[in-house]
Amino acid sequence: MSEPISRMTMHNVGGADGGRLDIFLRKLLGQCRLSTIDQQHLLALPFQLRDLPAQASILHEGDSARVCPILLSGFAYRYKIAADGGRQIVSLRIPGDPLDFQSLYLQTIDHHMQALTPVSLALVPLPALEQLAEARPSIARAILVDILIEASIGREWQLNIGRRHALPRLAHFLCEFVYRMQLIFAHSSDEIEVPITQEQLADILGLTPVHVNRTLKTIEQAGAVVRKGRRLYTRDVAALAQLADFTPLYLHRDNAN
Amino acid sequence: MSEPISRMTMHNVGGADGGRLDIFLRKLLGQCRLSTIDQQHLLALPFQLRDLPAQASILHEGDSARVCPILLSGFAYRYKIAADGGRQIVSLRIPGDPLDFQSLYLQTIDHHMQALTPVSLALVPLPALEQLAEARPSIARAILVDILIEASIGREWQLNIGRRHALPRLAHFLCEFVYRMQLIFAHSSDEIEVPITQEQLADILGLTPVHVNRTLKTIEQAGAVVRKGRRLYTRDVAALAQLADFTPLYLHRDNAN
DNA sequence: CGGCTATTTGAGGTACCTCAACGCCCGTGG
DNA sequence: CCACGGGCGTTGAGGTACCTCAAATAGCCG
Repeated sequence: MSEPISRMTMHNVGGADGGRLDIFLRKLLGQCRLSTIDQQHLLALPFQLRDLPAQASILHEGDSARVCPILLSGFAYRYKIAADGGRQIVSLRIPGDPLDFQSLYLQTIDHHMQALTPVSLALVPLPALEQLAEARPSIARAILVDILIEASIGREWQLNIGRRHALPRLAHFLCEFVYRMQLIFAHSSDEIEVPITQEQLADILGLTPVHVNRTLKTIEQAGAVVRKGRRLYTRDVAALAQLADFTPLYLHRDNAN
Repeated sequence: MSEPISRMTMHNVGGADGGRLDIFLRKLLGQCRLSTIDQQHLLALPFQLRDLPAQASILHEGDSARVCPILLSGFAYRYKIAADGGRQIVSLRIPGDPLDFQSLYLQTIDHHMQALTPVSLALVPLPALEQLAEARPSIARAILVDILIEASIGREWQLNIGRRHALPRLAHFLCEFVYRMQLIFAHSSDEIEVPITQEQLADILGLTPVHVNRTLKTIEQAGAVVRKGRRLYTRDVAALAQLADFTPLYLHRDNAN
């Protein structure tokens, strides 16, 4: 486990390498319109680059944040822990996603966040982001839209966990994963690697690893998914969608238009 | 079922009776600071008063909103429906709560909303709210904070549904209900009526009504809750909290300071 | 090759579900 | 005021989806 982000010293801050934020900008543009000037401002944000290994802690419940991490590459997840030690992953973040807009407006972090894979983060100082949001209402709006879409996904997960059986539940998650990946990487292939262990899938879905394993086998037999060695790949998104009762309305992709 | 809100004609708009919005202001003040001027602006918002019976539809998935309903009295809930007809309630709103800030920023509503009890709503035209949020950043901030806290509650519900057994799950929800009610009504009694049927509780918790019934009996035997006739009352919040593994951090009550 | 971790499989258990019947509360109308 | 009806709550019995525990296998990294 590496040094907590909140205790890192900021240095080398500066927007000289704004090209790295490109994926972040693309992500926002997939959710709302931004003028050319807004885009330039976003790319000019100061940040410090930070690489972390898989499993590294990114946010800790109870802390106060000083920077807003943006996920340039790799995957991360929010999670909460119950008294009996049970873990629930409440949100999965993929490349381009901002990881903690919430701390712009709330004092205390109410959940944990961890790197799922090795990640690189752009750490944007909160004051810089605050000033930009205040100066440019359309950027404040873009922040809000991202917050709202993540919340909408959270509601769909509530439905998924509360009211779908293991098979459609797993298929629904995989389907959402493919949709979101296709949106940010702008490719249309059905075959995407899902870099998530079965234990982590279990914590996303409110199941046990053992049951995820058995359910995965069923989905593979249906041809919707393939496993090679330890790796999981989606294969047939239409089949997944049908198993899953999947409707992408809640991803709000229409909002970009 | 009454006429959908989206087709209602607006008339009698005007802030002459801003005192009705008092509870809404109190709600916001419990979540963030607002200057006297901000408060005056909020109370001066134009709105149309609208009373609806229990079960009335307030928001419909797929629609676009023209007004932002604010809950002056009564209770309402957001819900989603799975393909097999299963219903999951994803959010409970209590007096003072705004019901659809999301539509200020997203075009399409991704869930349904219904009155749990008879409700009275203040229907604020979206343009009025938009202008106010643009003119006064601190009010935009108050809106954001409310959105974020509801999202935080949603994450706690994910943990609740995914990783807690029926008894702590039910106790946790009841505990949260009492806390939130005490906050808006500023009373400290443990005894609060919970105006929610067992079927609705089941849809909040991802259980069946039958199992809610049996679990409720257990919680009553533990003395944490009382039932009189068809009505459910909380009795001992400390006992509930202990059954539930309840920590109120996620309600972000510290944010008002 | 050795050792760690993730996956896989089996067997048995249980928390919760399903179906069905019954009873009680409460609003309604006679 | 009582009779009626409908909805909600209650209880029982049986079923099942998922869990727990445990051990074996397989992939992966040094």
